Amino acid sequence: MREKELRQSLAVLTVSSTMKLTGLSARQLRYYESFELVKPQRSTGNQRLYSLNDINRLLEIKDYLDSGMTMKEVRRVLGASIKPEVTATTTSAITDTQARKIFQEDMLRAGQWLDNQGPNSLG
DNA sequence: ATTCTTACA
DNA sequence: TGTAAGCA
Repeated sequence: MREKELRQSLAVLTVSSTMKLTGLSARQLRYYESFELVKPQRSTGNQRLYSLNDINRLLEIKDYLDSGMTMKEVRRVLGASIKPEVTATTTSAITDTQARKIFQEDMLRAGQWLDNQGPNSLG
């Protein structure tokens, strides 16, 4: 199952998508990064690119933080499992640009769906 | 339009 | 944390 791990460590998610998937604000994403709780990839224009791995990590961070843990503590717990991101060069047919586009569309759809299901029209 | 960094509250 | 300004 090398493919799976490879793909989940592919950094293809934009801040916008990451916000919706994690429920965290852009401010928090950057703030956490300053504490090295997450280490998103950078692409053209110094744009942050998160991987599904980062999403899960952020979700856990959010959970720990909610448990009253400090970011320093969270780093102590998750820091050890921080592994270098794959740069998507050995992926196969699709290019990282292609993958990024596909993932973004899918994730964005998911985000919009959640948006329509949550707030209103819940009757 | 969207994100990035820096800085103030 | 949120928000504003100036830039890419």
